[in-house]
Amino acid sequence: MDKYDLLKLDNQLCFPIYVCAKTIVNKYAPFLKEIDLTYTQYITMMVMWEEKKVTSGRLKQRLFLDSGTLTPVINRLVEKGYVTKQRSEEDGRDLIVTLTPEGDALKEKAVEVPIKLGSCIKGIDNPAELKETVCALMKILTEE
Amino acid sequence: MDKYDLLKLDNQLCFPIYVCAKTIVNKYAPFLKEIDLTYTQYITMMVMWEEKKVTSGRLKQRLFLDSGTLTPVINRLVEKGYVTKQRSEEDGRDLIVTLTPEGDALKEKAVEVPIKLGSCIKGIDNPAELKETVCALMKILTEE
DNA sequence: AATAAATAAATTGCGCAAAATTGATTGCAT
DNA sequence: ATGCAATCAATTTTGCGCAATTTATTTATT
Repeated sequence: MDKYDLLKLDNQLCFPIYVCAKTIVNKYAPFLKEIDLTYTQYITMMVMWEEKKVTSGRLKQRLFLDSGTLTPVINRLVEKGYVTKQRSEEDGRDLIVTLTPEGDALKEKAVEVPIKLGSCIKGIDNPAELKETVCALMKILTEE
Repeated sequence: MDKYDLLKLDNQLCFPIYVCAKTIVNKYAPFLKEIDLTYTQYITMMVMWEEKKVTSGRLKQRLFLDSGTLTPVINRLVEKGYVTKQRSEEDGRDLIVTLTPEGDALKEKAVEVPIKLGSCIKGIDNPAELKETVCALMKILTEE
């Protein structure tokens, strides 16, 4: 055990998480391509399907993204006709994002995505436990 | 349990992994900034500190990156004087990347990075077990 | 030897991702 | 009422990350 062991790739916790995240996002890509969404657009639409109408701030909070990422994502979803943007009447600084009927209809196609992905990750023994572990880690990392 | 539950953000496995990865990389950022490296440059240097001299193909294999990402990363490390590039004599298609003395010296400062990060992730109960879990997941996702 | 196939890095194009800056709007304290 | 700090989204800049294409080199086939 020399003093540089902490610098070995195999001894990192972050690196495998980083590789896992990229790999899973890549596994989504072909299925998302069928409905012409990127992964970031997809998770944004997930919030929209749940909440129908949200502020940009709410999206940032739920997706852990900042406006530099979110503004262009929302703009692309507007171009595709899935959401609309408008300023809040109560507070002109707030942006209100609203799901359109076209956006809501996309849900019918999107529902196939997690089903198709399921067969890609068949190798995982206990997905529920894994998810709990990861969510616990996320909580530790993001609160503070 | 309706048919759209699979589309809820809270029911995803990928999303928390994706957030964890970004969050940890962000926690590295201030410490890496002190030694003027990005995260990708840092993991590339990790391989260089271990192997001293590698082909670009070997880097791609270890880091799970493609040439579109790796070529500019290597070029920046060359600019900083930490590595040199040269073509292989045996096979002119191969690029050989070699650690310079300056690059090796950087290891002395870099060794502080994982130590400093340690206090950022104090909240994790069983890091060793977590690492095993994540590495097992990485294996499942990347082999195939 | 000539040509085709394979393999490797480099380039291009697009979309994140985050820090830093800008500019508009709000609300509070004089 | 007026100025000032806080709070937003939007913009800018830099750097991944990857698919698709291009270019250079090597290997295999005729």
